[in-house]
Amino acid sequence: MAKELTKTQRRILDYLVERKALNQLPPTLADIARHFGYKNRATVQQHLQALAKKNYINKSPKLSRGIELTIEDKFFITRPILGEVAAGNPLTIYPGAIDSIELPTVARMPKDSFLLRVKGDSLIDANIFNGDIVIVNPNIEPRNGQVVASVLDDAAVVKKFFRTNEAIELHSENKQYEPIIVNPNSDRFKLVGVVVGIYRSMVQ
Amino acid sequence: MAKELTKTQRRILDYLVERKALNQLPPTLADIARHFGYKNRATVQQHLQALAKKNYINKSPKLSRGIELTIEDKFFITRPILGEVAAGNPLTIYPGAIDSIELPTVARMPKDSFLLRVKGDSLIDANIFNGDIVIVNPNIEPRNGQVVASVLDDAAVVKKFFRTNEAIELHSENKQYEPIIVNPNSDRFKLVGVVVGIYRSMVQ
DNA sequence: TAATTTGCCATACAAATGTATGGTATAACT
DNA sequence: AGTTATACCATACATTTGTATGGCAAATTA
Repeated sequence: MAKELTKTQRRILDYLVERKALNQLPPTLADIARHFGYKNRATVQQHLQALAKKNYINKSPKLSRGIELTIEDKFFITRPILGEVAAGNPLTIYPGAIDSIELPTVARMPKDSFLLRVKGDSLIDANIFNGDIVIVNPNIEPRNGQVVASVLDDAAVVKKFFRTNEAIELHSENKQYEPIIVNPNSDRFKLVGVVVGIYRSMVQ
Repeated sequence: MAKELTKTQRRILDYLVERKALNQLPPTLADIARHFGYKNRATVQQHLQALAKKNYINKSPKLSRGIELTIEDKFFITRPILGEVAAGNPLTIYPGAIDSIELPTVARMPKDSFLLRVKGDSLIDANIFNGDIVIVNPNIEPRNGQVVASVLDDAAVVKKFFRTNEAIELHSENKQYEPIIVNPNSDRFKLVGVVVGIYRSMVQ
């Protein structure tokens, strides 16, 4: 089902994913050609046909920018890098690091927020369950007691945030778990954002 | 800042929001013209210029589908909450809204659905908690396994729905609880609708 | 060796697209 | 009365866009 991609096809797919992750319009063939330095749209055309044939994208014929990604869950697999947050870029958490959170590149979010799909049951103690969508805003300063998403030792965690004088404490909803105490400057710890909401679809 | 919109401008803006909410591509001028029955793209062109002038959209010149909504914060669409679901109490759906909440547009809310706020912990076994907003669609036929909101003996319950030959079974998520078996024609039981999603705000 | 796949180019074309310009009609305000 | 804003239409035009077709070189596979 998931047929192999060539290097070029992979690069183009990555570009499509990036556009979607950055909440931009899907590119036109010309956009893609320009981005990769192709002199020609026909080249792109052929790569897109290959991607469509291998079922990584859907093309709506004749429709400008009619490229749809079919591979929500394949999004993360080949994205390199552990927990790197570049400005303007989506957070990418390599799924091999931990099976807790994936970054779906769901479009149409408020500009400064993004979504994480919760995978696994590690967040049950925060009343957040497998498959839930958490809405994360990376641009607001967390206040004590708010739920934050963060990367701790390359694992994504969603916990309640408390700042003390010299440390940051991450509490579980569930009192059984001991709070995690980290140095805010530590390499172990990286704050991703404040969880402003969760959404769960109940049908399909 | 937020200048007044005319009726037509409002209708067009609503259409743009709808497209965005439904996660579709921004429309072309021709799309919009078609949708509203205009014979002409120039008409749309002028309405868009008006919307841009009043700062409701940003247009990227010459760019196909280059319509951006500037009202990202209105992106959370305000929907009325029509009632509360609480154990032991009859479900009351007030004629007027008791409250309203801003739903993220990721939370797909079909037009005919309504919102209920969950009160109390009676629905914990369905992973739904005090304060959560459930999105209920009264106009779809529940399929087996879907979560439904219903009124049973004047108490509102949210449970998994199963229809057998002669009865309706309401299962808890939690296997500890015995299924409730009711006669579909019984006065005890009234189906309210299918829970299509839940939303929980985590801040404020 | 022959056949196929991959990656790119060039050219061509119909349709779509954004935009400019000018026109008509109605209503509201000055 | 004149002006302005609104709402539509028609026409025109340069680009953009998706697509089809054919060609070529290199790598891979049969």
